[in-house]
Amino acid sequence: MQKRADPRLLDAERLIQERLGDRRLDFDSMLAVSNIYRAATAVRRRAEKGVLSEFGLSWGGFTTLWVLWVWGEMQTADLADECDLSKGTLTGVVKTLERRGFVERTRVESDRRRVTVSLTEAGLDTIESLFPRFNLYEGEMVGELSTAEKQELAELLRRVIVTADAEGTEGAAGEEEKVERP
Amino acid sequence: MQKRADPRLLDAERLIQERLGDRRLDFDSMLAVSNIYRAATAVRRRAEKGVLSEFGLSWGGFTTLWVLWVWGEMQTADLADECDLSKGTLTGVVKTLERRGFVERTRVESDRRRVTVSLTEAGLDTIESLFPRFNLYEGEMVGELSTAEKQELAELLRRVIVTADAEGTEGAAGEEEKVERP
DNA sequence: TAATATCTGTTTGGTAGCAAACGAAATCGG
DNA sequence: CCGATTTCGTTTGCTACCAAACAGATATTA
Repeated sequence: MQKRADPRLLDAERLIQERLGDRRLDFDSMLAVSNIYRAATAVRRRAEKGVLSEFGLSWGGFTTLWVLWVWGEMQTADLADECDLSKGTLTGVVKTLERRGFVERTRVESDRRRVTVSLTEAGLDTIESLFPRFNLYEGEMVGELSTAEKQELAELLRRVIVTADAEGTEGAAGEEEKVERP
Repeated sequence: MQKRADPRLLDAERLIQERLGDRRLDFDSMLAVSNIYRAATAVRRRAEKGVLSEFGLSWGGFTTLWVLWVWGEMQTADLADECDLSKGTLTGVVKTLERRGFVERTRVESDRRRVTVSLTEAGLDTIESLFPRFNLYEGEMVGELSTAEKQELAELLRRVIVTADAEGTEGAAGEEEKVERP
């Protein structure tokens, strides 16, 4: 882990090692985490500028449409959960999709607090013609990787997701855990 | 705490395969790409709720501080580039950091269109005490991976980044390429 | 059944993010 | 020099995103 010039690093990464080389740092973790973030940004940006822009959709809008397509009509809370968005954010995304005519809301009669969201005809047409193209785009994004490497990548990330999503808060930043009723 | 075997991720993925199984789709690419995004979201959220919240910093704010720490005083355009943000976004982030007292702007005398940004004393103190803790946090996020796996992950992502960042636009969505002067 | 607690989606206030329009400053062409 | 063009950073208009406050509906319980 010395500051040997590793040809596999990006230029920026090499420069960082130069600048920080003296400190005792966990470079492997740092590079893994920051590359996760950079890759996600790059992939999202590319999608929004390419395929998605033709349909007037953001990444979040696409995800929502896709979830509704796969799962069918859903209640707001479940939809938010599945899309990995806060419920407040989902309200906004659905509002935009509704304005564009892709989805519609329905109050649940048996429990009038609840609202379900479902695809409209136009929304269905859109996601059905969009998804195959989006999938092609995904293939391009990881086009440099072999099938085995794609699977390896997915698996490694899966483990990171599980760790990061875990409720527990052990670690550098101490916090409270479970809260009993007051 | 010991649900080591991927609890629900795989379930969700399997359900998707069930629902979409008939279509000819590139599942390996789909899972790789969507896991990149989910991992990035999870990691960012966790950081902002944990370490970063104690310092009142967002992910973007932290990145900016960090870049200034590593690179030193920089011009706005270079800073935006290094932080992987549009220049418009950077103006906002710097504005927030300035309000918090972490950075300061300086007009360049030799070319008065330009502005440089640098850390204040407080900004320097902050990043110096924050970064080691952030690095620990990074270690936790990929704590389930061995060193070799972290490096493998970083390398696979590096190849995705290069592909996604590439200027070329060959692919499903056709666009224009280079533009000569009109 | 009436007071209270809980659950649901929405609203609010703040930051982040982008593209495109903008205005000021520098540079280029004559 | 002077006008046109280019190059800066900022502003604008929109979407997204979150946490927390909120209001309406349902559950609970005394």
